Amino acid sequence: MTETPRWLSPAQQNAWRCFVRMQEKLNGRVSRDLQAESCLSAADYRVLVHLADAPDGRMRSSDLARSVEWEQSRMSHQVARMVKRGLVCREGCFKGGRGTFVVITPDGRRAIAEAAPRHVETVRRLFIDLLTPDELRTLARVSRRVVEQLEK
Amino acid sequence: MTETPRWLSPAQQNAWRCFVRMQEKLNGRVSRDLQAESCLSAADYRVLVHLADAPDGRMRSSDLARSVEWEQSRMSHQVARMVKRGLVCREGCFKGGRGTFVVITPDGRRAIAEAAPRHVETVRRLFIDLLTPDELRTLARVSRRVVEQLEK
DNA sequence: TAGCTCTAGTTGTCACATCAACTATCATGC
DNA sequence: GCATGATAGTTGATGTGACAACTAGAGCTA
Repeated sequence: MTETPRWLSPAQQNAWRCFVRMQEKLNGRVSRDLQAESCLSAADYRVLVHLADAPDGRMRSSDLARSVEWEQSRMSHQVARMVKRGLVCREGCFKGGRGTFVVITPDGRRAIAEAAPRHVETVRRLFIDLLTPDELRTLARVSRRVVEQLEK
Repeated sequence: MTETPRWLSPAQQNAWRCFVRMQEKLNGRVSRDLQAESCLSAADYRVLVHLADAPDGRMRSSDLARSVEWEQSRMSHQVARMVKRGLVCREGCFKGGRGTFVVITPDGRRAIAEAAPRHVETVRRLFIDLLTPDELRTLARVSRRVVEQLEK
């Protein structure tokens, strides 16, 4: 019953390994740079970007989770840590008690405003500027295709 | 003193976001599938692949760390967890005490042998088979270039 | 109003990654 | 011998992620 597995060709295997290696190194480096320059983790950055964009810098926890594509529990833990560092705060919801708002604080705004330009510069230097427009287009196209398949 | 940051063009921003999103989803899914089908995490898998390839299934801890490109401490923690589950064991080194070997156990060999075909199939289904040979070549080329830049 | 289910959100547990601190062995030079 | 430094390896603290269990309000319906 065990079918012969369709192993990858050498070229495929090589491509996959290069790709995995690149992801690991790039993510590690981008996160480390961000952390070093702004004391924000990639997760912090992401949450702050979304909050700063929202009207009044506030979003319901579940909406926030949806928009960064995380599970609620992950968001809850993350927000708890960010509250402790004063980047955001929680606010009980309007009528009744069923909702929680997450609100960016002035410190949070300052942090993201300072971090953003350097972060963009890092992404440029370590990635974007190394690719031709054509390569970038290919990458975007492939990425969309893979994501689409994953969401099926 | 604050220079105008060179923000990304819409196309660049889009490409970067698609790419990041793809990585997250793909990694998450591949790891989850691996875990579900074989009770191995991506880290376990990686360690086992390298050990199974080594003569006698044994490597010095530091060599193992080097070959999977991890820090020693990460490897040490990982090996500790794997020892607890019986996938590998540690063996004091030959003369004197300065080294430690990590050795794959029969259970470890069984686990990796069972996991590999399904894992390859997953990688194929979710990634490799979705790309044309040309796209795959581009991806490999770009990955090598980015890694090279990171290692400078 | 009691009972049910849905959704929102929190919490605990464990796996994992990183960093700094620590121990132990080896190699060298005096 | 013994100081000194380099290398190998472990450990603990902390932040982070995934998952399951739990709490609690909202809406429905009998």
